[in-house]
Amino acid sequence: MPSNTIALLTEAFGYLFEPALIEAIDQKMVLKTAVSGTIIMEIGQTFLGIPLLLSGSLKIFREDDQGNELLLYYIESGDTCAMTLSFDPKQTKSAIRAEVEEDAEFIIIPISVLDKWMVEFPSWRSFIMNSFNSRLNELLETIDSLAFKKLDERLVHYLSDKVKIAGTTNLLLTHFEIAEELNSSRVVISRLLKQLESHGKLKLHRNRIEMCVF
Amino acid sequence: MPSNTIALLTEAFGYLFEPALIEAIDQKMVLKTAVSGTIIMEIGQTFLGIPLLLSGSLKIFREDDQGNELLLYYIESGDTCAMTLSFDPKQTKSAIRAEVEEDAEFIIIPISVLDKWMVEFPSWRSFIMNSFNSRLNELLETIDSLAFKKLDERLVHYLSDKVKIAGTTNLLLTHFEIAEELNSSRVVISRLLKQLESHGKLKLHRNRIEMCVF
DNA sequence: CTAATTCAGTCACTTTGGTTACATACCTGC
DNA sequence: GCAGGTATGTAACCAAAGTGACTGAATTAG
Repeated sequence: MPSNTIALLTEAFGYLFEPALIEAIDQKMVLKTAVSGTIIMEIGQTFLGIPLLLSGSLKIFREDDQGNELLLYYIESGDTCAMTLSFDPKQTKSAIRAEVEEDAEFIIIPISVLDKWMVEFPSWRSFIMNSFNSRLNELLETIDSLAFKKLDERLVHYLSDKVKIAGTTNLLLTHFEIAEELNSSRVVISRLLKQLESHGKLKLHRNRIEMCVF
Repeated sequence: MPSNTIALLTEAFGYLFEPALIEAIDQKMVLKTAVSGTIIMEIGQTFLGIPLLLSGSLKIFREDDQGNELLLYYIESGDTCAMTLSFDPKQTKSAIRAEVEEDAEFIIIPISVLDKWMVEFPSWRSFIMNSFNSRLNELLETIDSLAFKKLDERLVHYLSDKVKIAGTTNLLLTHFEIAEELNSSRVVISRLLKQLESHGKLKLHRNRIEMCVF
C-alpha cells in the first residue's frame, strides 16, 4: 500500500518519472518546506543533494564580491523543476543563491544516488538532461537581456515575469527591491516606472504596482 | 591492431575515456577539420551530433535579432572539450554560433548514441556532466562581466583570455573585431585601448596589440 | 496621537558608453 | 608612385544610467 509521500511524488512527477524511480526517490529523499524569503542555498555553500520543487517557486541569484546581486531566473514546480546546477562530487559549492519566492515544498535527493539512477532510469537521464538544458537556456536569456537590452526593456520583462509567477497583475513590490534584483539603483527604477506609468502600461501605488499591459 | 584514428583518440581522450568507449567513438564518429574563421555551427541550425575538439580552439557567440553579437566563451582541446549545449532529440536547434578561432580538428558524435553510452560508459556520463558544468560556469562568468563590470574591465579580461588562447602576448586584432565580440563600438574600444596604453598595460600597433601586463 | 521609519518623487549633476564626422596613417594592387 | 581600401586617432555631441540630496507621503511603533 503506497505511503503518503508516494502519492505526493506521483502527483508532482508521475508524468515524468516511472513508478520504480518514484519509489527510489521516496526511499532516498528528504522532504522540506520553506516560507517566502527563506534562503535555501547560499553562494559558496556546499550542498548535500539536489532539490526538486514540489510546489511554490524559487528565485535564483548571482552575486559579485561587492554584494551586488542579479536575479538570474525563476524555478517553478510545474516547470522542469529545480536543480541548483552542478553535482560534481568534487565541485559541490553552489555558484548561486536560491531564495523562496512563494512558499515552497521541495525534496532533497542525495548526490550519491544520482549517478546510479542515471544508469537505472531512462526517465531520470532525460530529466537531468532537460533540466541542464533549461538552465542553460535561461542563462542565455539573461545574457541577452544584459548584453542587448536597455534597462527599460529589462524592467518590463522583469515585471512580466513577476506577473506570470505571482499569477496576478497586482505586484507587491518596492522600487528598491526591483532595483536590487536588476542590479540597478532605486532612483533609476523610479524614473523608468514613472515613464511606464505615463505611457499607461501600469499604475503605481505604495508597495504595489498594478500592471495594465504585460 | 588499432587504426590511426584509435591512436588519435587515445591521445586526445585517453585520460578521460575508457578503451571500450574510445573504440565505440571510433566506430560512430566523423572526423573533420576546419581552418580559422570557419563557422561550424550557426544559430538556429539543426545539428546532427555533438562535436568534440581534438585540436585548435573555438569561439562561441550569442547573437540577437538585430545582428548584434557577443562572445560567450572559448572551447579549447585541452579543456573538457566541446559540446554545443543541448541534445534533446526534440530541441536540436543551436542557440549559439561556433566559429573556429585556431585551425581545429574535431569529431562529430551522432546524437543517437549519446543516451546509450550514458548507460554503458561511466566515463561518458561524467564527461557529459562535467561539460555541462563547464558551460554553465562559463555562462555565469559572462553574466558577471555584463552585470557587474564596466567596459574597460571587460576589455582587459577579454585581452587576457586572448593571450591565454593564442599563447602569445602579441595579439593580431583590430579594434573593430574587439568591438564586435564585446558588443560595443569601434570608437569606444579605441578610446579605452588608448587609455590602457597610457597606463602602460599594452602597446598599440596596426592590426596588433602587444600586451604588457595581463 | 506623535515620532520614527520606510517609500516614492524629483532635481541637479556626473560618468559611461554610443554616434557622427573627419583626418591621417598604413598597406595593397597596379 | 598612386588609388583605393582599411585601420586608427580624435573631437564634439548625445543618451542612458548612476549618485547625492532633499521633499513629502504613507505606514508603523510606541
